[in-house]
Amino acid sequence: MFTYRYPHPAVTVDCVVFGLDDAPRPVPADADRRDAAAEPRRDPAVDTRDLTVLLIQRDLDPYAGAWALPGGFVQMDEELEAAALRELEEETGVRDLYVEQLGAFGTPGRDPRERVITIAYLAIVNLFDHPVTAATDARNAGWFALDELPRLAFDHEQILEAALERLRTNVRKEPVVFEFLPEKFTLRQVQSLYEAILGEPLDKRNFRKKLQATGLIVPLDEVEMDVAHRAAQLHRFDRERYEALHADGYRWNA
Amino acid sequence: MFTYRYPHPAVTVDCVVFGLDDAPRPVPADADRRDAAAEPRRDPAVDTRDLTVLLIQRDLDPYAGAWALPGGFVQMDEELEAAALRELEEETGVRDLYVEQLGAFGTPGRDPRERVITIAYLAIVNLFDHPVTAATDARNAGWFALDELPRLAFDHEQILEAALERLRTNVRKEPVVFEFLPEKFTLRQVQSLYEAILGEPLDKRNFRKKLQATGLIVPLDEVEMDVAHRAAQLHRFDRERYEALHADGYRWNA
DNA sequence: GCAAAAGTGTTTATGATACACCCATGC
DNA sequence: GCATGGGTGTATCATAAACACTTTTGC
Repeated sequence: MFTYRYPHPAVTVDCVVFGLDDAPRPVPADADRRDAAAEPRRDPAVDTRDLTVLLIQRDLDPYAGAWALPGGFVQMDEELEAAALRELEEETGVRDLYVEQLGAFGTPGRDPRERVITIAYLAIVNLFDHPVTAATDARNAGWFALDELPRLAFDHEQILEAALERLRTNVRKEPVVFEFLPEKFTLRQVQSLYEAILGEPLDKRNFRKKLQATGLIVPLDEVEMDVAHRAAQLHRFDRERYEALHADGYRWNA
Repeated sequence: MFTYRYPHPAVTVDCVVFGLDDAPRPVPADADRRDAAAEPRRDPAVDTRDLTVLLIQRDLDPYAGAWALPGGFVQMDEELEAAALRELEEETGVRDLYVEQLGAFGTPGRDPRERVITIAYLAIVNLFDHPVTAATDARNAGWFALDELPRLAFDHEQILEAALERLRTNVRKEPVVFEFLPEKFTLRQVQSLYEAILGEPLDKRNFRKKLQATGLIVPLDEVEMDVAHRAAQLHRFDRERYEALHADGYRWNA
């Protein structure tokens, strides 16, 4: 037991982990599909690969059975960010990812047990180079597309909303998209990802022009494979050069 | 005494309060003035009114006598932001200000007493409409120009640095400058403030053109008074209109 | 009359947008 | 041969940047 002269809140960390699912997702047991008649088809011009979020299913009360952001209590001797990474790996097996702090959420009553203040992190995992489906205990962790989210425990819907908003602003001023993508990617993959994050279609020629104008997207002598059409040129992001320019005040802008 | 099954960190809030001092500040007892010979004069083209930060002098250990950001412990039943505002008013008398959350700082050892995680807030106080010198206990609170800061307690220098960086990015995409200024202001005041925050000179004509192009800066039928030169037109910021536009996706951009 | 800051337009350069067709490949 | 996505350039428009002189006022 630990005693203090004044009351102390509990402190947790929670991670909003975004990923890009490339493989077709299994169709969920659609609990509440909104009027399928009114919206019968997805726009075929937009790539159907979706932004997804990693959730875990709680097995303890409160909210037993509900889906929630991965997270847990901060230990007394660890950095906040380290706590977030530790909890994430413990609960989902996911590691090696981009993280940034999102903010603190601490409204009294957000956890029915006691006063809990959580520090939320925004994370991005590269599902191409570090596939996690194997490491993840499939029974209680899962990837959900943003338009097929279940109800979440605690105030996690609010946190997720804030993370998404942050992701949208970040994507315009930092090259975070490459955190989602494999080392070798096609320009179309980049564009689809921007469109998925921003939720709006972009002009193909202008987009490619702008990307190439940065000088940071270097074409490789390779093309994609196993596609039923003309294969696209592969590119890589010149991270070293970006870091150097960034240190000199260069700003990514897309 | 309060007892828990697991150890709990303490949680505090700290405020980085920015202000714009209009009146000439008293010259500080310059402890470590860096080579006054090399930099003998301030650039006369840049307005000397300075961005300042509100600090308190600690009278308890740790860091007794050192200057620190105003802040304190979060109570168990209050919102984080409410705690920040409460502590700020208790310690400095300052109220009625703009606040936004900056982030959580929780490196183990940042407080020598126990594990303390602090949620930092960025605040801006309008020293024209709400002068605080009277309310502030002058013995242990004071305003410091950014280039004349004392050493700060804990990791508060780091927090202040983060706040300043945040202020600089905010000022470009939200009309926060008007939080500093009186209800009626001159365009030159706005420009000087931008220059003070961004640390770079701006072109007068382009700046005014851009401000006026927003349609949110409305000229009044009044001019400033008691100046030893031609009096400038006063303006006000049309906040209502800004809020309405903002809700429709309009972005401030300066 | 002079010092000090207010006020005012035009030109140029740069970046953003809009837009449509042919090409390569797998089936 | 056809379906599918890959790849390419130009003209227009809007925004940003550079730049210097006259006006008003207090002293």
